[in-house]
Amino acid sequence: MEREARREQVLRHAKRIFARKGYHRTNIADIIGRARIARGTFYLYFENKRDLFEELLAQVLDELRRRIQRLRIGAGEPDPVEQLRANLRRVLGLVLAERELTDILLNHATGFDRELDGRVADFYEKVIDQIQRSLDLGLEMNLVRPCDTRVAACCILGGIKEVVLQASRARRRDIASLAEEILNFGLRGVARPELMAVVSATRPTEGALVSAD
Amino acid sequence: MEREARREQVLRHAKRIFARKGYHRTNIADIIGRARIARGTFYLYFENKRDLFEELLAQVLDELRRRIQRLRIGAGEPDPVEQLRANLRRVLGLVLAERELTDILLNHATGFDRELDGRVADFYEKVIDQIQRSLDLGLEMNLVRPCDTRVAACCILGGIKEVVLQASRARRRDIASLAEEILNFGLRGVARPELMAVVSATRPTEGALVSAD
Amino acid sequence: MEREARREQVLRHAKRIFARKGYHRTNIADIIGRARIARGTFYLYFENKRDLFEELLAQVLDELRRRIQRLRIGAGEPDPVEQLRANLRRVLGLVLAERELTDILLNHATGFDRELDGRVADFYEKVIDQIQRSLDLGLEMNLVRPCDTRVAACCILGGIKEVVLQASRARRRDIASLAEEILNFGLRGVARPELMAVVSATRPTEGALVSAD
Amino acid sequence: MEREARREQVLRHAKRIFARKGYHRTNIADIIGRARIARGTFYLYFENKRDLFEELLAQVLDELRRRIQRLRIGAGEPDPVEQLRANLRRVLGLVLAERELTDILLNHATGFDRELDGRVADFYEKVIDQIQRSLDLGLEMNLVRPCDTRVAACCILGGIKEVVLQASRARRRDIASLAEEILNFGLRGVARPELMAVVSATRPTEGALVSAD
DNA sequence: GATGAATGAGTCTTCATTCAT
DNA sequence: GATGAATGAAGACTCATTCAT
Repeated sequence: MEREARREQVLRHAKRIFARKGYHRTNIADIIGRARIARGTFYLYFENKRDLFEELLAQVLDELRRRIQRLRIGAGEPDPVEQLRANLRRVLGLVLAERELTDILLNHATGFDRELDGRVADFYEKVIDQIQRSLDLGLEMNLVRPCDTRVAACCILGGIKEVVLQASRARRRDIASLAEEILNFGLRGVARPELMAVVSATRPTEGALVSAD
Repeated sequence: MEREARREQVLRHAKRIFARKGYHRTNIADIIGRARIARGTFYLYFENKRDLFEELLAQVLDELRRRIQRLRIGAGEPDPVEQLRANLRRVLGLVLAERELTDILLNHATGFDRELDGRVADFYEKVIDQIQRSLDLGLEMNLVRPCDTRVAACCILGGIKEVVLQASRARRRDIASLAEEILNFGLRGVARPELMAVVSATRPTEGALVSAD
Repeated sequence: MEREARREQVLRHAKRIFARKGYHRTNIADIIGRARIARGTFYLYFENKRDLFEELLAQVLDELRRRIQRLRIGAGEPDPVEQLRANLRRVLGLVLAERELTDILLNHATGFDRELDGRVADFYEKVIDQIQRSLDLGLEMNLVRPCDTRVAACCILGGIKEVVLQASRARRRDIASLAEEILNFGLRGVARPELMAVVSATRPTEGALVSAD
Repeated sequence: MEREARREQVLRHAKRIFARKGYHRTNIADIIGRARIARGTFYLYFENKRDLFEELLAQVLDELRRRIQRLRIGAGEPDPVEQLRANLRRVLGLVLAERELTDILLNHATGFDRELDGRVADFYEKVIDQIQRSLDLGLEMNLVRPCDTRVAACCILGGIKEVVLQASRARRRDIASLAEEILNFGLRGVARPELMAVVSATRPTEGALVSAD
């Protein structure tokens, strides 16, 4: 476990540098300089720069996957909107707390390697798929207006990404209100208009919120 | 003009390669090989690799700026929704026609250089500003529901970016329907619900379309 | 051909260094320092250090193969002993003239790479095979005494190698006499004793010699 | 003595690896992995990698020196040919039993270090000197035909080396017959032809053999 | 004594850029 | 203007050796 701790430590430093300079402009010297380890030590813990980055990327994607929970519909389950809200808050919570991760994922996680590029693309595609399935379900349940649910799903994901990007830049930390705005925008974007009055009425109960961390 | 033509030709080749492999994985050998010019010749036309990319990026951004027209409100101006639709179609038209540009802008135009990164960020920020100003105006005119117009603007831009990204990947070319979906989603996201019935009724008149090129 | 000349030049310098320091202790810096070319230039002409060495090795082996001619037996062909003498002189001629090659082949051409090691081993094995076949023929013709021709072939090749090694060290250049001594030793080693009186009588006629270069 | 045993054990493992991969391709990790000791422990027993190899080399050379006994001529001494035969068998016995040693000595013991290279060269030179002195003596005694005894000595040593090399590769273990073939070849190579009839008659008496270990 | 994590000098290799022809 | 051979700075990676525990 000692070993894991060391790795983690290097990863933490590397994360910061990758975020600041991007993958390509970051070199091993930067990383070992910041982590205060010798060149050889780096290679004791990571196969190479790519390997390190890969792990970092996996960490973010895994954590994001963990925070994006599938909508559960049925008796005894929380209100779907509440579930969406919780997902959104959890994601914003992670991503605004760890600005480095956001930067890496939204600004730098592209253009090194067909494989890593693909891994990110896959992640987003999976998320879009998930959103789309929810929309399709909503369509069946007559909650969602008729539309190209694929495109709508893209609009939703894209919106979240851009908000995160800009909020991260502006160092906004008001997760709850950001989530609310996105939710409002997204729901209205897809919901049958006649239903929106109801939703607008539902102000989130603070007690019902899933903690964002 | 001979010189300009030569440059343009190299740019065209380079664009394709940058799109496929990204900035860092593309090397001068790739470019001159494809453009069938000698190594030294390259430097006759471009200061360096970065300069070439910068120009390419400028081209895209300029063309996009040209296609995104400020909303004109007043007597004799077309319906604002129609103007939005036209903007959207022009942008989608460019970006789906030139997949290379999309790839460069959305996948590779990030992470080399604080300056170029900044230039892209600036572009998007300007677009967001512009959207936000429109929303603010709409708010005054009581067309837009009360909301954080900054966040809403982000949602709109982000949605467009993501749709473009996914549509480009899926090789969708149905610009009109994509534009309609985005428009519908975005308008509903921000409009006062009671207005949406009206908009839904407004099917775009083909004759009203601004050509996408 | 310009290119070939440059390669050849680098090869010449590298040969000298490899001979002096061996493959492993020689680094690219040594080679480019001696050849007075830049680091990058080296890689313009050779894929890497191994590639360069491989070529050098191929040169020696090819030249040796060229100088070792198969014994031709039949009417109108020179006396077999004369042919052996000529082969031997040609080999000694090369190998004592180019001390670097000798050193590389006998002292350093081993222990880098299973493949290159194998290439040298193959060469020697082929030579042994060739000698053995000659001996087998001699056996049939009743010129060679009954013996394990494989072992005898090894003795002959080994003898030549060791003479070359020592002669090269002692900077002996008396190719003709060295060849004569080896020939005498080898022939007696395998010939039916009763035939040796005849051979001893055959002093090589200078005019009959194949030039050693 | 505990210490000596440990050393010896590491040497044994290292010998095998050096034989297989050669000096340069063998790294400390290989050795300690095989010997199942820690990295630091290695340096408790050996100054460094070179030191270990040096010792291994010294072992082989010492053992060979022990097995090559000076010819004793005089009343009460065994027949000189018998002494040669015994020497040869002892050497072949060692070298074919321990293929690793052969490989190290004939294939890898060259090309790292001027000093170690020199040590091997010295060994061979001493052997050649010794053979040459015997030949010179034989010349005086009119047993050896007039020849360049230096070259003849090289031929003899070289022959032995090559036979060992090839026999080791072919995994031949028939020491007695190999020795006989070499002996026959070598003796005929240098003996006055008229004497060879006698030698040919002398079949080795099994009882006269010196054990090969 | 034993351990194995840490070290950093040493090398190879790439590639954007220059410059003599 | 065009060429492409030459350049060398930059950076990745290895591995023998050390040293704190």
